[in-house]
Amino acid sequence: MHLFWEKGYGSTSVSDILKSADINSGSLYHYFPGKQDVLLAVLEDYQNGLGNMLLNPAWEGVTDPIERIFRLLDRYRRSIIETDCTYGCPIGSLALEIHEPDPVIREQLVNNFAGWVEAVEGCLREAGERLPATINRRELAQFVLTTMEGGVMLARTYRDVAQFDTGVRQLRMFFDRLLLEAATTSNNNQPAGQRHGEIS
Amino acid sequence: MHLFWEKGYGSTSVSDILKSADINSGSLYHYFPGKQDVLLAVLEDYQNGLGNMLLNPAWEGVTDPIERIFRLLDRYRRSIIETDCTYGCPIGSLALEIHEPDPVIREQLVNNFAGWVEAVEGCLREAGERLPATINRRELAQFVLTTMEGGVMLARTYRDVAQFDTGVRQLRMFFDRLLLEAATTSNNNQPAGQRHGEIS
DNA sequence: GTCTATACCCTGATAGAC
DNA sequence: GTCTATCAGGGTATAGAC
Repeated sequence: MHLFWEKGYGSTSVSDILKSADINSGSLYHYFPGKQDVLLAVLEDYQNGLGNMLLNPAWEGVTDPIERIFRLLDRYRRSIIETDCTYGCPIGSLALEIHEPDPVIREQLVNNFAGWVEAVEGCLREAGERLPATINRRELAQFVLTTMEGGVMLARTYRDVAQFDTGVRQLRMFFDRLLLEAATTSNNNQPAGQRHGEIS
Repeated sequence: MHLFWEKGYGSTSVSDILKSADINSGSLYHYFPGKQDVLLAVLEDYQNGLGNMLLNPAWEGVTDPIERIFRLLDRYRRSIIETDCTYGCPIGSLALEIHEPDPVIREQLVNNFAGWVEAVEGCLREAGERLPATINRRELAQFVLTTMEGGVMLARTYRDVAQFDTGVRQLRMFFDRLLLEAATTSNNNQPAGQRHGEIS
């Protein structure tokens, strides 16, 4: 997992894996038919670890669903900093590196993206009427993903977190306007006592 | 250029290039010190062709600066369709594929991104007071780039243009709100005769 | 400037003893 | 199940005739 993330799939040789795991060729090929199956196992691990490795740490002590989304993005920001701006989303990097992926690999990439989007979509649904009813929660969640992936890509290319921060800041502006819009509409249509959607 | 775009840098062998160009090894190495220098020349070509190959065709017959931005995005949509959803932005793909790029390569990647962003920034500046004064034009332009890159990545992974369309649709919603906001503010502060920023 | 032939290295994967 | 040794193939780059 670490090698694929750090060097990419193509640039990681089987012998790299053997050295890193301190095993011999025979052992690896006893458990895996080939290199690609190692990648598949790594992708499955990523998916299984989505909650424990990513979401839970990011959301610890944060209950506001909108804030949770930006905490998640901040998690990536920290990864960018910690890697001196060489961080790449493991899934996104693999998705772009592997030009003609085996169907089973592509399926796992999709599953990983889908799990991420669903988690964000859950936050948006939890936010309920704080967002305009006209906004499609699934699509907005996906938009958060594209912002993250694009920001990570630019930050690494420029070797500068500011590129990532810019994307997040623009996304925040979008959210601010959506929240304001919903709050205003709510003002007009509902008794004051039932209003939600105050903007932080 | 075509091979790097279609198969990626690492998966394109020098002999692939030789076959595709119908030349022999000696000829290539007479002009280029090595494979990496071919990549560098390709990146320079992309940058030099930004206007003629991408912007001019996308903007032909379109004068509205905001619409130009979405025409540019639509250009990518067409590329996605034409490639059966295997399209990848050549620059973005290379940026993510090459994990430890030579500084001169990375510089060229940055230049390409920067040129793209500057073009969009030009549109935003041309839009003038149709956008809120508080919005940073450069940062918003960069946000358009992240939307494009993220959308292209997802569309290819899912093999579905809808993933790209979703991103563009969300971006459009953001723009709609910015345009409305500027128009409303303009209403309050300016005589009616000077107003701009009608929303299409 | 272009040709052919090839050096040299590393790749993923395998064979068969233990 | 793990070991060592090795295979066949393709990688980039070079040499030297023409």
